[in-house]
Amino acid sequence: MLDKTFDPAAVEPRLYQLWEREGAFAANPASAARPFTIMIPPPNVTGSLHIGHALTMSVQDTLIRWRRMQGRDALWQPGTDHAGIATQMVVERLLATQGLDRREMGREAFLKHVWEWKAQSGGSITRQLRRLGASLDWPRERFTMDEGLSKAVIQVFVTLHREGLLYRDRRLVNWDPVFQTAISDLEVESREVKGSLWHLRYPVEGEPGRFLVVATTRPETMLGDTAVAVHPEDDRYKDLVGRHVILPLVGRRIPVVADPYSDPEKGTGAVKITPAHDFNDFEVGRRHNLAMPSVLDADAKVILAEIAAGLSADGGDPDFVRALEGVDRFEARKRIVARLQELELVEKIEPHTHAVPHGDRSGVPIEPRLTMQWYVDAKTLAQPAIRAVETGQTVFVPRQWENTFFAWMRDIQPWCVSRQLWWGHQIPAWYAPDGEVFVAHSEAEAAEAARRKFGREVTLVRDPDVLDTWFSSALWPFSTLGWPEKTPELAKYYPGDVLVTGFDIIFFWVARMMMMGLHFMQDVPFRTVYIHGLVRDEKGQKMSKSKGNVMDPLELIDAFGADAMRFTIASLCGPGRDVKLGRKRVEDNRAFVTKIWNAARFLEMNGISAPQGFDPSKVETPLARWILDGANRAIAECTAALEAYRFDEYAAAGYRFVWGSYCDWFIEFAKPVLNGPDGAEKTEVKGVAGHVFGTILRLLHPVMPYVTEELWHLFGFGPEGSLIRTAWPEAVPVPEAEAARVELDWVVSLVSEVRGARSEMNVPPSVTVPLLLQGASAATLARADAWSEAIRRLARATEVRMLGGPPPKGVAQVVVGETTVMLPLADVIDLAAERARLAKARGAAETDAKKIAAKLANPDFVARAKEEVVEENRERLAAAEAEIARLDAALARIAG
RNA sequence: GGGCGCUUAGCUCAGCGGUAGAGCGCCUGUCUUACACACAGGAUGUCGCAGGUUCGAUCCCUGCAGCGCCCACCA
Repeated sequence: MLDKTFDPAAVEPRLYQLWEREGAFAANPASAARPFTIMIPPPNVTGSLHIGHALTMSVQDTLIRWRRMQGRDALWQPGTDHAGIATQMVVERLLATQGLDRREMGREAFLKHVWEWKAQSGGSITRQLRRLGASLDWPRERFTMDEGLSKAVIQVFVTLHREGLLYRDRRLVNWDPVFQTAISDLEVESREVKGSLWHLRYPVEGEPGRFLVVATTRPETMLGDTAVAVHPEDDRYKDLVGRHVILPLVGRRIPVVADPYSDPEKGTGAVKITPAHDFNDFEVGRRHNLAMPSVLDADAKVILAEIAAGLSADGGDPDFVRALEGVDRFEARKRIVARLQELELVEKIEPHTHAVPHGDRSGVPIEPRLTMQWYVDAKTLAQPAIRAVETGQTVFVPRQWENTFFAWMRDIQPWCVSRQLWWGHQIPAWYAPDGEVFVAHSEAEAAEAARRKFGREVTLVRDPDVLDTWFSSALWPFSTLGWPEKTPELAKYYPGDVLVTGFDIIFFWVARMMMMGLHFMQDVPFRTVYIHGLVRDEKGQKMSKSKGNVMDPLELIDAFGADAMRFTIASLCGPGRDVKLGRKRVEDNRAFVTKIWNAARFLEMNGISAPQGFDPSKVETPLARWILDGANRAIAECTAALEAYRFDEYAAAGYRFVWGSYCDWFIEFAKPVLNGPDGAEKTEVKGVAGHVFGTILRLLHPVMPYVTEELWHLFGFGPEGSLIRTAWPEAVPVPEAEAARVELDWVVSLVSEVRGARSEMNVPPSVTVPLLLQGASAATLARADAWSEAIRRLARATEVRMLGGPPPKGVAQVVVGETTVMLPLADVIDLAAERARLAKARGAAETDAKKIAAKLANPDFVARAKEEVVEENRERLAAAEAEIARLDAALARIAG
């Protein structure tokens, strides 16, 4: 006997182990089956499973299980990402608690710590993925820094370099002063900051008492100013162009240049130019051949080396400036402003709110810094990727995300890929003492190249920098399959079928996989990109620790089971929508899991299990035909929904069929048969009950793997194998399905109408009365007779028969099709209430009829609307009018 | 500043050219031998606003408003 309720905590680990033991998740490159590939977006090794993972992984698992059941050779490729900055940060913090500092211990020792840490806690995310039920092909698990993937990274780096698509350049980068590394544009986020706009007076050379006033939000960078720019058309400053001003404090002469970058509307229209600390100024500096002295170091502290020579007491204050050496940028700002105020060189200070770029991980303002870095020529690599989406080789779902993709790709900037970190793929570049660079697969290869170049042995030093984490992630779709080796996996599983991810990493990851995949594999990395929303709380707010609204998927699984959580996620996963997840919803959906469980208990109680030799195409009872027809439709709906990535519709279709058809009606209709005598009918009903239950388990397995697999085994389905490897259901031809549908639909409406009338009349369930049919056709009478037992049970009737003679006094009446059904309830009901009820029904029918009649009275409608629409309206009008007539008759009977 | 999306029942959302739907919540009954994580019944909407196209608009077009997001922006 099945337990009273399903116990996920006991069942889930057992089944997961069973699947793993059976090798149920394994792809088979040797099989002839058509592949279906999903590459997991590799979670950070530092990570633990959060609700966003639960969403994306549930979706992927649903897809992979479904396709696997369809007979595809499904590969869901697992793995994790080394996550450069994030991991280094975590380990550094850990070491700090032990009083250790990476700089003191050195690179090698630090990396040893990171690897140790990874060995200890790196597996937690993969253990947590198992709890979700994720059917990943674990033996194929990869790590972005394992040997094979590192080889791929070097191969790509060297190749791109040889092709001129990867190069070193000295230009401004986004510098994160906390992590002391360059970061890419994507790792920078704008934050609104309330600051000030300082208007500074720069004395005009040779014209004592005249000042050129510049407005700035960053007075501390003035030390590095090498010009002031004004707009060529700006009459206010025309006479100053070509002349010089004296940079206060520093005492350096700097030119006034005319440059269209200067906006007369902004600030004072004159803008100080600090080429080494501002992206726009850098461009201006290039155009005017300006010097580009850096005045802030890697810590964002003042450094004077590059301007020391220009310090002058004539118009400057060298002692003050020298004292700034090593001072933090914000402290320097305060001091410089204070000093300029003393010198009466501050015209005014306005409050000013503006967007300031911050490091997305460090949270501090980034500092544009002039450094030598490695860049990928993204512009060139982007072109084939853009074309691939334009031509539909890769399709985004929902489609609108293609616009986002195009917008970014068409304006893509060089990708800075070097990072001044230790944890990551060290750049395969070696420098000779003269600075000559040798990019090679190995030190030996670099040394060989150097020997050829110099004609002798030279000492090479490897570039200490590592690559952006996304550089290796970009290769994920092929590096995990063994590239650059020509493996059977690579041949079979590339390109992948679908990539599932959130819109937040379209740029970071999707775009870059497209670029690298097309360049190195000459084909897109995936045919479809399914973009889902973000998980938010039930009020639609982003989940965050500070708001305290974070939901822990593992806690939800503990509380309600993985199936309930997965089903909830699927049901909320509509197109282009964020997923607003509340704890209550998961709890509600646990009821659905329980509903399935209880249906199973009912079957068990009636001795129903997996039917042997049951042939759905040969059933004879209308009940069997009807439920099989319903199952066919559910199969079609679920399949279509999954094909369209409509997880919400898939969940809804499954729910509707199980709860609304199988449980609410089929089981109820089956009860009289099951309680009745043994025979052909009973055998068939038991058979179809078991058969359709099996269909339900198969249909729901992709989203609710555990409860379905458990019941599959308990009911003896598929003795040869687990549900996970069972075929996805397909529609079977059902004989005379239409007739069965008409018949059962009639019974359902009869029962519903009678229940409605009884309920509205407040007839207690304990009161049972005969149902007297008036005006029933022969077919209806036959149905009433055939289904009398079910009708009696469901509509609380003593009998169902033709009204013989005049109607009794005090009846409640309902109209079902051509028949008026009378319930003799003289003692129980209030006649006035019954009259009101009938009048209301008549009113509804009349409103309906009037609307349709008006439409049909419009000659334009009849002339221009489609023929079948007109015809349909005529039929509806006739039906409404007939119903009004019957209700009128019913009212007349009561009046009399 | 540029772009995208959303606005439908109290809540969360489907629908997107021809009778406004679901789940939850609410109200009324019921422990009816699978299930109270349940059963039965009921109420609830000028489908954001204003125009237009159409025989017909929640659905298509235009404008407006509100909300959300992405990109750009340190004068």
